[in-house]
Amino acid sequence: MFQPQKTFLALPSTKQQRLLEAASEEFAQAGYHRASINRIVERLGIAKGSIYQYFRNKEHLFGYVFSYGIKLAKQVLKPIETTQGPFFDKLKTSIKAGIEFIKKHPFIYHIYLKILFEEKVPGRERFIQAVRFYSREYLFPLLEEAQKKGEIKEDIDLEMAAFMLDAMMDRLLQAYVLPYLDSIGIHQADEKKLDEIIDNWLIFVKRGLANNHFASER
Amino acid sequence: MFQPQKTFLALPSTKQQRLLEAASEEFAQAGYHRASINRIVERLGIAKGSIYQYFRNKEHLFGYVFSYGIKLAKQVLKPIETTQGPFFDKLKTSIKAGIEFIKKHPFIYHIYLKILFEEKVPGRERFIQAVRFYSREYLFPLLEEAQKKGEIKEDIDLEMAAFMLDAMMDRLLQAYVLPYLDSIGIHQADEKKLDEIIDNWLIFVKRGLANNHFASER
DNA sequence: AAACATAATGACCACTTGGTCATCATAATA
DNA sequence: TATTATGATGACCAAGTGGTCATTATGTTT
Repeated sequence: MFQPQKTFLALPSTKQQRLLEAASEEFAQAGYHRASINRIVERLGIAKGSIYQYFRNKEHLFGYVFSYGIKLAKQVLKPIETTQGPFFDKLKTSIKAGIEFIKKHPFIYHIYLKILFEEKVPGRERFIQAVRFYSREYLFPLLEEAQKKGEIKEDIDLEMAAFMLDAMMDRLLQAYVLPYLDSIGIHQADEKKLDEIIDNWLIFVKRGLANNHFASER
Repeated sequence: MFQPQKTFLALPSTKQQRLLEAASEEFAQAGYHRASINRIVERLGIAKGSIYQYFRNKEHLFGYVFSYGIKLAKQVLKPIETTQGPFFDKLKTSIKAGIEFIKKHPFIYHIYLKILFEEKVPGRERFIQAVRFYSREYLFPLLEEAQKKGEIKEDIDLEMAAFMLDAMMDRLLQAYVLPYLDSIGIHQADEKKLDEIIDNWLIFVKRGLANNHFASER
């Protein structure tokens, strides 16, 4: 699904990379529909026809960009998933991994933001689900495990907890990127400030989730 | 700012309303940039030139629609703000008011969603801030008051709390509207189910905010 | 009824869009 | 060197965009 043409795969990988980068940037700036093939080829200094020799059409180009994004996202999440340790440490690791991802691949993250509520974007739901495949596939098992271990209260509704954790983490990342969503000073915060904020957030979360006799603050 | 022309204001108010409705629908479906004046006038059965007799241009038309949206939002929030009672009751009232608003004005809410991350939308930030002027202007004072009254732990970072409450409420509303964001069965839930979910959420929130000797569950 | 003011109209404009395809350049094969 | 296959090219297309404006239609005053 959304395969490039053989022509593209035969290209030197540096040129493939350059094209991927240029396309990402355009989609990140404009979303799917407003993105302009004209601008992409202009930026690359290639003929318009060429891009249609590489990809069947705009859909396939976008599809390729975003499956690349999914690959990157999975690379980031895989190691966390298999990590052992306390649940709340994993939460912290996850959100920091999110920040790292954004720093490394800002265009990909912006594409995600842009298409969140955009309509008729090819493969959108698949993309959204993959980028924050936290919500059920990732967070929920972690919560279950933590509950079994007694890290989390027994009567907590894990489905609700996963939903809310996802909502909060998502917003934290958004505020890291977009100043007008930030009211806690997280926007482009440095390592130190970031740790401070996340720890502060974890206290907020723990008091809602942690067993009183298990992990209490003070 | 973003005033319609006198011509529009001279129109019979039913026609004004019809135009407002048609424009809202189009902007809700397509966001700002992809919205088409052609489709709007087609839907209304009026000539294209007419709309430019009513509004200077697309920007002003959109500006008028969204200031109308702000007016509606303020109408909903005003009464809650002045209500007396426990903080967590107010929270519940607020989110239910949010749901009611969405039910009554689905287009306006969809416009908000569509332009959240859209670029170069005239007046976007003002709109976003107004629709969920929760975050600082609304939630924070409520939290402060609640803290003074002893409803909320003294050492809670209110700024953080407001930020997270806003994030969770926002997501709840989004999931109410969009099935693919829903993992807790809130999507278009009926009154009863809704109450159940909100109460469940409040438990989650309280255990993070409520004083132990003040409001404890069981 | 005549004169004037205002509103509605839609053909038209310049521009941008995604996409096509005959043509040309390049490279590999014979 | 001659032949064949493949890649790159950009003029071109139909469709859609926001916006204009001379003209027509509709009321309102004299």
